[in-house]
Amino acid sequence: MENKEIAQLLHETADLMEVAGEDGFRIRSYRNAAAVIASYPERVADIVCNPERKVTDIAGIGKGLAAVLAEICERGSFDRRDQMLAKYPASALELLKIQGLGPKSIALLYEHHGVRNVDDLERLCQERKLREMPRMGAKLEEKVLRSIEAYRKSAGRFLMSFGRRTADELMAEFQSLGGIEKVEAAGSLRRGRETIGDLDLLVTGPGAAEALGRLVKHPKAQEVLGQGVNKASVTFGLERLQVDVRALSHESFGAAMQYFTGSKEHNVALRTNAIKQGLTLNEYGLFTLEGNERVAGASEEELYERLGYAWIPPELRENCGELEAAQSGTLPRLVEAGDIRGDLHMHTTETDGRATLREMAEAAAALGYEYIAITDHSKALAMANGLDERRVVEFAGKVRELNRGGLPLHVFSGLECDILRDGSLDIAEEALAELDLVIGSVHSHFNLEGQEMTDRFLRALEAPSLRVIGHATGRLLLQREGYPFDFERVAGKAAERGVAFEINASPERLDLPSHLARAAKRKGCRFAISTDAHRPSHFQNMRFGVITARRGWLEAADILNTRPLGEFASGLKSRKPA
DNA sequence: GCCGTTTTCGGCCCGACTGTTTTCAGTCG
Repeated sequence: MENKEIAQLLHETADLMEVAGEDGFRIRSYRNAAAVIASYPERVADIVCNPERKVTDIAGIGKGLAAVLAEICERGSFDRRDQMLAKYPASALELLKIQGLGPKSIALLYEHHGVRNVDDLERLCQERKLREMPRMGAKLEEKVLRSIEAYRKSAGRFLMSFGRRTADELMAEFQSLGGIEKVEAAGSLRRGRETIGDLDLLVTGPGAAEALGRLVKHPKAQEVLGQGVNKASVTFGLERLQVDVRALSHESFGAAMQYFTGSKEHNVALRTNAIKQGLTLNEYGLFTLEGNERVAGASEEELYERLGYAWIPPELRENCGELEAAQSGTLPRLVEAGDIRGDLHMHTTETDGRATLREMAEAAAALGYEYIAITDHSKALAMANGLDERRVVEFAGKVRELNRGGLPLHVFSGLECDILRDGSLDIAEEALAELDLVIGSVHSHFNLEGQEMTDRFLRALEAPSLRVIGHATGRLLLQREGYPFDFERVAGKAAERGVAFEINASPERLDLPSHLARAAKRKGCRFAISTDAHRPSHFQNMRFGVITARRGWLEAADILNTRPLGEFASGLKSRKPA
């Protein structure tokens, strides 16, 4: 039993215990243990089985959970989980993902109406019976129906970060087989879409056929959907991500990469254009219509070139102007990971981060950054122990002190300051003025009407110290849509005020979305790509932010944290006046 | 459930909002 599987059992049981109304602290212990085990460097099952080791040495595992772990390793489940599953169906767990319903309501709906899953819940709402329940009404009913729709839309999709991890894992295994010339991910992962539906891997070389065999026999392969000479397809891992692997000949690798990278719209436009030139394009190559003679196919570059285009970065292949730009030689020179010189949004143990100021600074320095901004939460986020005015001023002092300590990079003092309901900032201007970089973020009152939310941003943009708008749309991928507001107006004012938009690189946010980044650039806005790291390992998410920026057609010059330290620092001081 | 106790029981994050109620339970972050 792998750590991840154990963690999932504990999580699922904790959820059921919550529905059953059990003690919250006990539930928290289960969740905590699940998190600890999921990220534990050793196989916990091995420790459980080893009489010379004590599983209780792991922080968060005591006597009770040690017994649970032993039972899990022995028979794949445990007593309390079985009890819970006897009481509530496992399908009830998906109900917890519906916004507006918590464990109490789910238990009530199950007991009174036998609601076992999302379909049952939807029916109940449509029959207008939810509103008859105590403390529930028409508004909740509408909210639940909206949430069900969003939930359905996200079903079967996965975060880009998850796709990337799975792809890297499989690609490394295929490489180790030997006889593999190339193995690459195509599809929406290569285009950098924020979520993916499946994973397409393309392999070439004499060992390609063996890669197909490796996939279908993989211990994490749940179900083999198909297996032929050129293609194998499985559902992979507990998450059941569909993975397709295709074995290809050397001379058609480029054509296949192009074909399977898509997007469909981009490919249709490209093929239509090929026909106009007397050529036909498919996954095996580019051929003449007359005579079916191969003219290109081994590389994407020669393929695009033969059709009269510059090679188009995958992130742009959405048929949104990239073909025209590639024809006229006006493609942007997209920002690259190597252009990034600093990270401008992160948290420390001052609030809800897991590492100290110094630990974060040293970890960032190890990545080669020239500078970072530490931007902990403000006091409105009480649950994160946010900073009030006094602590903000103290914090600025701490950072000045830290910079005197011979660090190999510069630390800017910052704050992720809440934008309150009325658009005012959570911290008084005199305190903010002590800081180098103030990010304004919305963390509350997500359900305002569009007009009110727009006004809220417009007022926030008046604040003299504000430099960056954090995760502007508030979306959480596969969980929550962003709140509505007039982005064009807000972007216009941000450009006018010299306030940048953050591209939050956290894989569950990727906010701004790329299409809004592109719109904001047209308005003259600048950007900051930041990880919102809560621990050093989160710095690795920068790549996802860069990909999102690339999908928004952004170049290094559009992005503040590609600037050398001196230029960046003077930019902070000399923001355009109102 | 776990943890840390000046050691075996008490603390563990809790304030704000919402939709409902007629004084507040449940949800959220």
